[in-house]
Amino acid sequence: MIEAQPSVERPATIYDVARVAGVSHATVTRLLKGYAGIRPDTRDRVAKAIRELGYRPNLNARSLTTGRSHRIATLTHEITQVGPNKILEGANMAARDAGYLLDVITLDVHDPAAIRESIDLASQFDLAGVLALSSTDEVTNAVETTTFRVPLYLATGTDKTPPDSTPAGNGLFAVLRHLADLGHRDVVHIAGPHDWVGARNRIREYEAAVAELGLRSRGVIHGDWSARSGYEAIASWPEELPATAFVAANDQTALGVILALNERGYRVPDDVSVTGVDDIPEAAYFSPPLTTLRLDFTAQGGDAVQQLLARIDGVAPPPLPPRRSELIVRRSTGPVRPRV
Amino acid sequence: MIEAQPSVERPATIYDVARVAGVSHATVTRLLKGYAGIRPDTRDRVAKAIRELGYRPNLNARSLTTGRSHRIATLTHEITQVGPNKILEGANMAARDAGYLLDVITLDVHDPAAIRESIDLASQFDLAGVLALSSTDEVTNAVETTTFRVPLYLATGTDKTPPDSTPAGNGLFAVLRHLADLGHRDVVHIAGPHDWVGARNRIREYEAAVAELGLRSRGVIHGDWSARSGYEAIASWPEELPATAFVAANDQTALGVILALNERGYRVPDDVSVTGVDDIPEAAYFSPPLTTLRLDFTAQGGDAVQQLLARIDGVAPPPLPPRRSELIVRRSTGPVRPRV
DNA sequence: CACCGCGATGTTACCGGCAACATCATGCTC
DNA sequence: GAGCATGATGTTGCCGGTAACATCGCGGTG
Repeated sequence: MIEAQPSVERPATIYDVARVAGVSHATVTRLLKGYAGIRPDTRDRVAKAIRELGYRPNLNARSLTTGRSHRIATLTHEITQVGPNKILEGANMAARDAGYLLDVITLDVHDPAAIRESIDLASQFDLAGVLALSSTDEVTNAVETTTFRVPLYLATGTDKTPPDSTPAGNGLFAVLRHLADLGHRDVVHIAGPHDWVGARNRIREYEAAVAELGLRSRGVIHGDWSARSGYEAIASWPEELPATAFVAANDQTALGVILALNERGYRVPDDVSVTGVDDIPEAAYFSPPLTTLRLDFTAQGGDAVQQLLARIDGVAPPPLPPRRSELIVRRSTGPVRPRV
Repeated sequence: MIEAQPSVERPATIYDVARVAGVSHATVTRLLKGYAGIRPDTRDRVAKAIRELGYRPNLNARSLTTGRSHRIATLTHEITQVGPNKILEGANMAARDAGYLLDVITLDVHDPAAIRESIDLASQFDLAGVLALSSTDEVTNAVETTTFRVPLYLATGTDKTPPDSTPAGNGLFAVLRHLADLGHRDVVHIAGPHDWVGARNRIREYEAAVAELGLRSRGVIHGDWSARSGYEAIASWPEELPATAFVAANDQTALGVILALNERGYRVPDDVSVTGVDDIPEAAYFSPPLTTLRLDFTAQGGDAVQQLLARIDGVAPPPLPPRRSELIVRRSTGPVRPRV
């Protein structure tokens, strides 16, 4: 279970390399920086020395002089949630590809003091930039009121789409059209927390789609993304359920909705339909398997890193690709039929 | 969605502080290091200057001289899995409490070359230590064959418990005793991948418990922790199911098992019982809610950091606390009854 | 053949801390 | 009251890089 590791000899520096190669350390630096004007034989000697000594630049020392590091502090939170988690994973990959390392700082959303403290800690390090992956207003707020000395990219919302780039038929619209196609007219939305940008966006999408498709919204209930909140939304509904379709803001919530519906004697999808958002791996194995909207969080994380890197390099940021989503139809939705 | 941030003035250094306070920079350092022999009035002046300038030590420069940094590279993988994810979260918190930052490096378990590359990248940075949270043999292997120049702590297995510290009644034993109490005799284990230490441990626990409780194991099927693998294990069972209880290696697998059982016409828990491990938040909202074994991954992550920190500081590592687990009984298990 | 220009390489200073050593002003001893 | 130990603070060099500037040697030119 435990492996100790004897500390071996100190790592080689450019001075070691220079000595072995019989040149000055500046020549070593030049080679490392890709300077062209080095004579081939000199170049070879230095390259050989680097190889022999297993030289690795000390990135710490480098960033001390250049004032630029290759670390990106990533502020995130709720990484047990699928969205933030996958976004982070995507960001991690994109950063690594660019030779950057992510310092992941997980914030406690509900503790503003802790958020400050974490941001403070991060700013002591020599950072190339700060990537704030904020999904909630509190965090967004904390970030916006902080002055960083380095480039910052604040990505808010787990699925915020600029209105103009949301083709009808994308996002929740696809879900509601699917339900409308099945004959549903009365729908309920079990939303996420109101302080999550993503939750508000989904509500907007939901309401826009309802209006456009001529459906009737029988309620928007705020949950907290959890299965529990989905369960309670349905279980505590005071009277008979007014809708035949329940649009949950994410898959976990949908899971809770299904359980509560079962307990109230409704069969899914025979009596009512339920949909989720995210397409978590488990969604295909719910009972019944869940109709849901697949989002590409990983790409979002990668995009965010690209934006930040552009900012760090002082170049024009690449255009944000449109968010793609895909309706996955499974067995939790079915044609509406007269209530018994 | 996007917030630019103008680069403001450069951060203050000890020299700035010294100038403002009218002392030498060494005095500033002394204050920072908690040196006692500074005259109160001098101390006050320096402290005041630090406050006014908003001075923050440049940790990069510090570690360049001390040769010690406050970064820990954390090698992990599959962070979408609940176990690794929560372990990481716990490690993160423990590290932050100790003033360390984690560089999280997510490895692709199935790509040895990428593992090497990632480890290589990490070793360019000035690290205080390496925390390898490895759950699979491939990663363990890659780590073990790498020479780090810094302290390493390799934590293998998501729930490996030294045999002597596993009181009977803990771990899967509790699950199987629960099933035995309900009258079950024939059980099947849907295990994790064979190259995960944690999966092998659970198999051992399962087999030991079966033997001790006088049950009969009707099979151990290797899955891959996913709901899909649980589903397929049951769906593809060639003949009539030989058992009345199915012990899944984790909750996701159990979810798939339940769906497959439903589809084969078995009702849970009326006809057969199903159990999981982990107690993911959703488990309480499966249909039916899942009887499972709750593990404290967060604590495991924290413990791992403690072990590494002890190593970094060159002191004796604190004893590893025993792993706690707790049986959570819900509605996926019930008394055995004669098959119809 | 002395001079100039330029390419190749060496020298030096600096980034922001830390620590060893130097210095200076006390107060105490004898 | 001189000598000295001691406490408080200043000076210097170094960590491992980078970059500006200096130098050196060579070939071409008038």
